[in-house]
Amino acid sequence: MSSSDRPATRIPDKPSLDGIEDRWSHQWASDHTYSFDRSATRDQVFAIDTPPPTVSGSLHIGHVFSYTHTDIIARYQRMTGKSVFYPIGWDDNGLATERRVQNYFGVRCDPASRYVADFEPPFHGEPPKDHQAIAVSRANFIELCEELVAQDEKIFESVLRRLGLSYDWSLLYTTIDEHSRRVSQLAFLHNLSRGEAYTQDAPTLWDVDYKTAVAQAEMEDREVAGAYHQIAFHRSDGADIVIDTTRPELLASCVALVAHPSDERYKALFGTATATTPLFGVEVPILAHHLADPEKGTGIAMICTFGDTTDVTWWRELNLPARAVVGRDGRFIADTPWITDEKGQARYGELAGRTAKQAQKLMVTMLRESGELLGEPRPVMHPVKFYERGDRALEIVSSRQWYIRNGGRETDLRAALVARADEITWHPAHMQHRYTNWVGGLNGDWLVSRQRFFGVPIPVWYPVDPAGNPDYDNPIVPSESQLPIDPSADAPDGYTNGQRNIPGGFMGDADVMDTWATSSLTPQIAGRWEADPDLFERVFPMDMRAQAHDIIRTWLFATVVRSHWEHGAAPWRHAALSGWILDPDRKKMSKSKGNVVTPMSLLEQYSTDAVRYWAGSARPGVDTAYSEDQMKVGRKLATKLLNVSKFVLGLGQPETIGAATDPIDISMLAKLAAVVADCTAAFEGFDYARSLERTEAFFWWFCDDYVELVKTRAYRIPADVGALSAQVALHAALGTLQRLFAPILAFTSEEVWSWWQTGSVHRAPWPAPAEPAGGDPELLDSVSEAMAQVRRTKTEAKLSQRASVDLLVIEAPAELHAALVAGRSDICDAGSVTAFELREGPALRCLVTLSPSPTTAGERPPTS
RNA sequence: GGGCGCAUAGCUCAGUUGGUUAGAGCGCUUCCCUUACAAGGAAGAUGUCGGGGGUUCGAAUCCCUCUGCGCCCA
Repeated sequence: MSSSDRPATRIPDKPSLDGIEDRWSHQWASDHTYSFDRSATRDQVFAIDTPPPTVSGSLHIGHVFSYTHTDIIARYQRMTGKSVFYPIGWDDNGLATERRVQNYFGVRCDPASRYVADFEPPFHGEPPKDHQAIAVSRANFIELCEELVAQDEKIFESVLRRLGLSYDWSLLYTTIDEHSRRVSQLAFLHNLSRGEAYTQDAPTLWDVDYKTAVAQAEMEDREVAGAYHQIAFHRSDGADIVIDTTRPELLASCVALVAHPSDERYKALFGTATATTPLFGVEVPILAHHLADPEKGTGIAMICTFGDTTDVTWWRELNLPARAVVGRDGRFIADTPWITDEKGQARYGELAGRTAKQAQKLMVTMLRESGELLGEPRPVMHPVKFYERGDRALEIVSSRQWYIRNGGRETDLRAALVARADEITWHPAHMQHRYTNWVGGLNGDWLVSRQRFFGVPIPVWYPVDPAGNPDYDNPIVPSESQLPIDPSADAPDGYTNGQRNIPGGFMGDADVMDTWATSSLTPQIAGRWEADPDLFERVFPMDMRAQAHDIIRTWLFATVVRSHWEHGAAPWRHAALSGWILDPDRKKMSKSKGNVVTPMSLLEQYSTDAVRYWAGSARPGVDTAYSEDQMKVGRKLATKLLNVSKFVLGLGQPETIGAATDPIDISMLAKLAAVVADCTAAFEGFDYARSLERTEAFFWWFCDDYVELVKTRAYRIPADVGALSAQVALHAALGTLQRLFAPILAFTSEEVWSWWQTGSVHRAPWPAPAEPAGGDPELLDSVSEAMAQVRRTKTEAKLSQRASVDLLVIEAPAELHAALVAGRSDICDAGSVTAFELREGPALRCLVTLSPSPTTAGERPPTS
């Protein structure tokens, strides 16, 4: 750039961070600074797969933290000349939104209700506690979902813009929009046609409150209080077999007793003997299985259909009948044909209709009365499976669901999916173990159907036979051009809606897909797979997936599964996992503890760049303490960048653009070149924090030592060769520093860049680590050390740094003399030194004679 | 019970293949209104590198073990 096309500098008198975010985010929007250039070929593109936040919640500091990390990488890549594909989406489909809609409007979805046009919900936020939710039709419910997510998404967008995330907002998608529904259904139909998706009636983890199936990945263990109950079963010879159970209420669904094959106590009974259940008199076999734990209770357990996942294994592997007693509403069902004993039927009659909790209480009473409860229940804390969003323990019910094969039931597929992870570079590397560990521990395929409403419908219908039974094994599928479809509203080709749910007609699948079944396709959704093949080819496989490490098992794994099936490839080259934000006491931040801080207030209080600095200081993947102190440091750094830029640019620009000539200046530039090389290497390894650390350390040295040292020379009027050299070096260093900081301090860098450059710093080239000819980075070390000693002498004398020095004698080894001679004039200027003398000595040591009262540094041992 | 990670100054953290006397910032103490910055600057003090054992000429770093903490899973 020649000096003629430089804009005149326009430096404010009092630079400030206030208002900087609004100014630049508007400028970036109107300049399309972050637009993806889709004419770029694949090798010039850096494509990022970003996590769409769940809009039904609120953005918290953890989002700010991890989203900033991704943005820092995006900004670096953009500066290296890449066309950065950096989309954002909103994850608005799914249960979280439904729950928020219910709570916000005071409604609930009832598919049997009729649609009401222009429906007005009873409330808009904060319905009273005693409000009974109003039943609304599925269509009305979905309308309300759409209304609320649109509202929530506006707020999200304003926060993310304020945070300075350099998305190309024209690439925005939402997981419920038409395009996403189409992609999601299309991918599902591909899975179906290739045999990767299937439907099956099987025991399913079930949340009785949400009335939906739950996938393995959404389930969690919680320690809850329970009690062991010793219950006596009876053998035909009159002897009792005592079992221990925490779920006596399931006694009616008992299908067998089981003990370990090597358990001497029960060995003789296996396969030959039977026992009858207490109260109900149902005869069940006594069987052996290695999962029975001889150490637990009495060593023999009752198998119920189904009390827990072990029951499911036993039921499957021992070929047992299903005798379910808990219905999908969590209440005991009425119909139990396997109980033939009259007394037993009467007893069961009392249980029917009750919840598990009520049934347990009643069951204990009945067992106590019959004398079949031995002793008293023994309280115990034990792990119980919950849906991660649920409040009541999961039940296992038998139901028809859709699954996508994910290796949970096939060794070869599992191995292939584990191997896919080797195609990805993990940051940090150890995160790959979590993936491998999770995939290795799967014990079933991916359940993708959910009995909910606000989601992408499973895009199939079923023929209904003349007897009125749907044929689940031969689903009717739409053509791809029809997508997206809603089988609850649309009729398949060759049918009319009048044939819905009648013999000889059809039935629409009522379920929607799991939210992960759609979000696992974010690369395909954002990259406009099938809709825009030219674009997709330029961005897929993507360069980078960014996400937090807790959803490796869900989002990351599911995305790999879909890509494996659809493209036979890993979806990205790099996976960057960010850590958690922890409380100062190192607990995970949580709402319940009341310690969640709203991001907007922090951005306002400390400035966005200060918060970005805090995020950028944390090493990739490392859990990090929430620290406003770090934000204060970031604010100080940003302010310093403003001030030093003002100072350097205020020196006046050198008339001619030459090279620095003074060895001092060349030394500084050589040091800076090493920093640039470090930062570049760090960023290539996705380690933004290391780059920041290197840049920051150099920057403070630059401000405190170098600028102080040369400023008198740079000010010299009229400018001589030395002044010009200093000015050239200062400007060069400033331009480099502003660009090194740009990925982190996005707003401040842009502000100071705008004072003297055209165009955005975020579109400027990342600095090249070109070493100036003949630069000796160590030359300045001796000079800095000498200056530090002079400053120390003044501080210890409790004098101002301006205090003048009559005589400065420097003792130093001969090899340092050249450096000190080169720095002599600058040292004298910066230290207000009148006379300067250089002597031979074993170590660098300054003897400082202050005026008017002389002092020497020789009174204490020199530090160097 | 399994997988992964963490433990370094009062606090938050660096410390890259083992290599002088272990670093930074915050905080603390002292001083300085100095013409880029007082929302600033100059300087100072502060460590059993979680405990124990081992390898090595040499260990915060490698190995073993114990303890404590966190996340994910069973």
